[in-house]
Amino acid sequence: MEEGTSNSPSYCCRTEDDYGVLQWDTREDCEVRQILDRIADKWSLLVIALLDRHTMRFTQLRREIDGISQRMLTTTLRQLERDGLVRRTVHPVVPPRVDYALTPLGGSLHKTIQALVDWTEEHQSEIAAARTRYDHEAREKIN
Amino acid sequence: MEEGTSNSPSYCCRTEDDYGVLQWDTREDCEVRQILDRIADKWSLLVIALLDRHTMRFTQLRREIDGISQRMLTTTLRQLERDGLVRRTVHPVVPPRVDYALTPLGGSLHKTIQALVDWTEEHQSEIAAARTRYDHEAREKIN
DNA sequence: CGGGATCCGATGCGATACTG
DNA sequence: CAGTATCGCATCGGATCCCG
Repeated sequence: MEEGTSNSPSYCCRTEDDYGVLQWDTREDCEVRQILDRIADKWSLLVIALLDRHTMRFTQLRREIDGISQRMLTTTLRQLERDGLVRRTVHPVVPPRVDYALTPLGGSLHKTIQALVDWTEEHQSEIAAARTRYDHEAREKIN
Repeated sequence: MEEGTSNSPSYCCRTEDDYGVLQWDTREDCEVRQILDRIADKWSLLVIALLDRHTMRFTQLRREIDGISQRMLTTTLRQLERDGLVRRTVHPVVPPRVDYALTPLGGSLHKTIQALVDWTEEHQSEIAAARTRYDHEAREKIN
């Protein structure tokens, strides 16, 4: 395909039209877009990446994710639990003990998340170089 | 591995320690974290997903991404261009014509982005079900 | 058409204090 | 330990106007 035409796919949900051709649903309130916003969230991504095969406690997660506030960790974990990606286990002991782990659904998501993290690690030097080049050229245009 | 210990991996950059064991860099200002924040951004994700094999013009992108403002599209495209993921081509014609396309680097990222979108499409019903269940149980606890 | 500049409101998010 | 609740600001991002 060369250049996009008026009936080219647009974001975000792919559906088939009457002729069986893949089209995209452009609605902003599309469910897939909402889920993507949640998953591609700054903190959610890190939590899911971290929980791989680990059962972790609240404070432990907080220590591992530098810069996250207690409030945001709570919020993020609740949303992930609501979405069925994380399982929260409360142990009736004193002091309280709460464990977090990926559900099977969360585990399947972890694979693609990890692929994204891996890609970033592999290409970080290229991106850094591109940024340096861009900033350099931008500076030249001023002078 | 059972439960995380004090030397379990923590976010975000994996590096090897003196013994060659994979460790994670926990610094908040870690480069990988910054890149992830940029890529996993709401609009960046959509732009990259859309630009697959397409060369698209500004207005076209704007139409396809429902809900994006002109300002955010400009900002997003500039950042992606700076990161070397998108190539911006200005045609010296009147009226002006500017094309956007993925660079090879952006193309390699597209694969993992698309995997994330695909995952979301495949599992959206499971997530919707989990949300309904969660909200239902939360409502019961109140009563 | 493809933006840049400015204004300004929503809300994301941190800091702090309190609790079972 | 693992939260909840409240406050307050700072950043994100939309609306609008202007321009080559």
